[in-house]
Amino acid sequence: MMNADDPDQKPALAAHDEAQAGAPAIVDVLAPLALDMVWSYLAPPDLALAAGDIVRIPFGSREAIGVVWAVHPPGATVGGRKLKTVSGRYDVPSLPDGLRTLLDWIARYTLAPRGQVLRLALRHPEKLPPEAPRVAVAATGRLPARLTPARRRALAALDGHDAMSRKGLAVAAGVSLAVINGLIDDGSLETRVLPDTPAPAPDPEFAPAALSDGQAGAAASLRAAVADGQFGVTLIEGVTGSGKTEVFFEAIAEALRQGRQALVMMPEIALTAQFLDRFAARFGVRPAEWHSGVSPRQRERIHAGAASGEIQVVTGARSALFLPFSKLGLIVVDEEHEAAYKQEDGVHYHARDMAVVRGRIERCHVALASATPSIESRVNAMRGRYGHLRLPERFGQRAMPRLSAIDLRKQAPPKGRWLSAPLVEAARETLARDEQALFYLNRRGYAPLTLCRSCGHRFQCPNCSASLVEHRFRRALICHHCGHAERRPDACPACGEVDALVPAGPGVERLAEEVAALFPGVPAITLSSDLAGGSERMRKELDAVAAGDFRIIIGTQLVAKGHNFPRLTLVGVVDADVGLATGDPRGAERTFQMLQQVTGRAGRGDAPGRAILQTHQPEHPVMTALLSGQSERFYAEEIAAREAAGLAPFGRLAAIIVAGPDRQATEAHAQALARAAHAAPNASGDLVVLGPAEAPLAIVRGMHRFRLLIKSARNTDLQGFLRAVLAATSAPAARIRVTVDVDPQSFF
DNA sequence: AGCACGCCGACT
DNA sequence: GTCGGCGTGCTC
Repeated sequence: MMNADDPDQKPALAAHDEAQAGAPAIVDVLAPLALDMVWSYLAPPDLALAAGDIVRIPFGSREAIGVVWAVHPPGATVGGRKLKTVSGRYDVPSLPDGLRTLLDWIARYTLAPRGQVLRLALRHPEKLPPEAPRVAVAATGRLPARLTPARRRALAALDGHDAMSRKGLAVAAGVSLAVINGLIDDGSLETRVLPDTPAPAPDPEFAPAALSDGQAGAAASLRAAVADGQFGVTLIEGVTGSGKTEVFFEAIAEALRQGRQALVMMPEIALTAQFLDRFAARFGVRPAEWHSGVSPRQRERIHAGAASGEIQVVTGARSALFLPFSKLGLIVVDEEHEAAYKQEDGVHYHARDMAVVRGRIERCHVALASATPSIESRVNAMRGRYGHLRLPERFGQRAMPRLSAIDLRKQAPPKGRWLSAPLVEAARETLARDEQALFYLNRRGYAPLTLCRSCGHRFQCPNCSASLVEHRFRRALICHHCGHAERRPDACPACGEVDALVPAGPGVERLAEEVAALFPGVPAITLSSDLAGGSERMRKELDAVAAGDFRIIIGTQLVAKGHNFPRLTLVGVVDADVGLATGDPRGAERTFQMLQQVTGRAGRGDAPGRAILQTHQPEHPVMTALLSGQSERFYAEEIAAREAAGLAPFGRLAAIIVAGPDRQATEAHAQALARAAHAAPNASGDLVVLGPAEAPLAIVRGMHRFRLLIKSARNTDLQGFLRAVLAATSAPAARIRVTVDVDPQSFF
């Protein structure tokens, strides 16, 4: 961390730039603070400042960092104010024009102060100790005064080598670094500074994959789009194993041939490891990796490399979008439907959408890849705004699983149980073949609801009125919304009746009990985010599952992606209806995506697997689409349903209320939106509220279901505001979420 | 976002 | 009598 008060921490400032004649130039500087405005400064006479330069400025009583956002034409004056002078410029890459344009755009679009958006792109230019030059040691031919056994081994290990790195030699000789250093001091070894070899570049011709006809066609089309060098978006749709990655690798290869950079965005870093290996197999080297876990030194290198163009391919989480690429030629957004692309604190943005915006700014192609695209990307493809490439078949992989449904209205499990007879039978067959079965239930804990048998009391969270979920393992009632936890009492808090509390409905813990009773002695494991022991333990257990140590897996959505379970041939969806009737406008879409993903995990090399959906509504579009394998149909029906509900199919933003200092404008804005909301009384969507609370209530009253994004002005009584919103609507508190996503193209 | 200034309650 | 709580305002 940089500390402005500590002079030793001050970064190197470029001091001797060409002096400029005449009056000092005036520059506008944006500071990475939650402020929207720029501040004017005089440029020091010996610094030729340009837009994008990163500078230090005196700011109030302290020094601050900032970025030159604009340079005034010579001779300009600013408001007759006496201006302070920029203190100096950091010797780090400037923010390129395209990136600054993107940041301005995002600020306008998300209603965030520009300074706050700037923080996304500005890593503190820390004064890292200068990079140690890479040194190697070579023998001088002189023997040391004292030739100890360790020294003898070290010199022997070096024999036949021209030079070796100190560490390499130490390892090769089985001695410590101290021995090597001793030999250097004694004059038996000399150090040589190795030339700074640039990291090997990915080679577009290294190992092109053999593509099927369908893949080759898609790859050619995408290559052409990249070669074209213009902005455009392509949706690549194809199930797992259909070759999406191979296809966009060819697009990356094309960008490299054009001498341009490529950015591959991933929803989470946990999934990147295997991607890096596949990339290396195709291009000869791994791409640069960018995410929150990367070391400061590495960050600095990637920053510099992205700006200079030396680093050609970066893969990373959503923050990689804000790297200072100088010649971006392609952005790939993998798993574009993933909710992880949405940032929900600070600046609220959807990285997939912002990738499209950056592509437009940089005039480069953007490829969105998914097996189950988001509705908005599908709509954009349908309307011809995005290109659409489909990769229908699985290529050289296992076949798609056979899907079937069990109608729970006709084949209900016994009371207090959740697995129907046909599903249990299917699992028995699977186990008899020495294969694995997965019971999927997206409900953590023991029971989603706890009721009093005597008075009907339902345990609710005191903060958000959501039902408290019983976690038997942790012996607690927990709110999955806010994290509130309390002990499960013995007596009903409402009527005092003892031993009258009953769990209602299943969670994975309860399902595990049933599985243990049905399949005694069969090794089973329950995987949910409640698993104690953190990510390390999770990794271990997943490896154990992959190795076949467990025959039955009971899991939440956590098992839907990532790890390949080669012996898994049966996926039983215990309650396919979870998530359909929650009032979430995206419920059906999310359920479809999740079920498509989790059922797709069944099957192995030699045989297709089976997936069984237990459902109360086999006629639901989600189920019929899954069963028929026609996602097309689901998307069409879902889009129609959203249109019928008065929702833009691609976004859910219902209102933006900017309650700024101009109260009159705020109220006029709010009234216009309230009129619109009342004209469509079933409107649902996102509500963006900025600032004080009174005005938004008029709009909230016109809505039934909504999500809420609150960007509160300081000192706003948020709790009080939420209570007022709840009083004004019929929306349950559990439905209030912080979110914003709108198709950015609607703003173009 | 920081940071200073300022105005009221409990302490050496 | 001051130390320090945080509410308000300002930063070229």
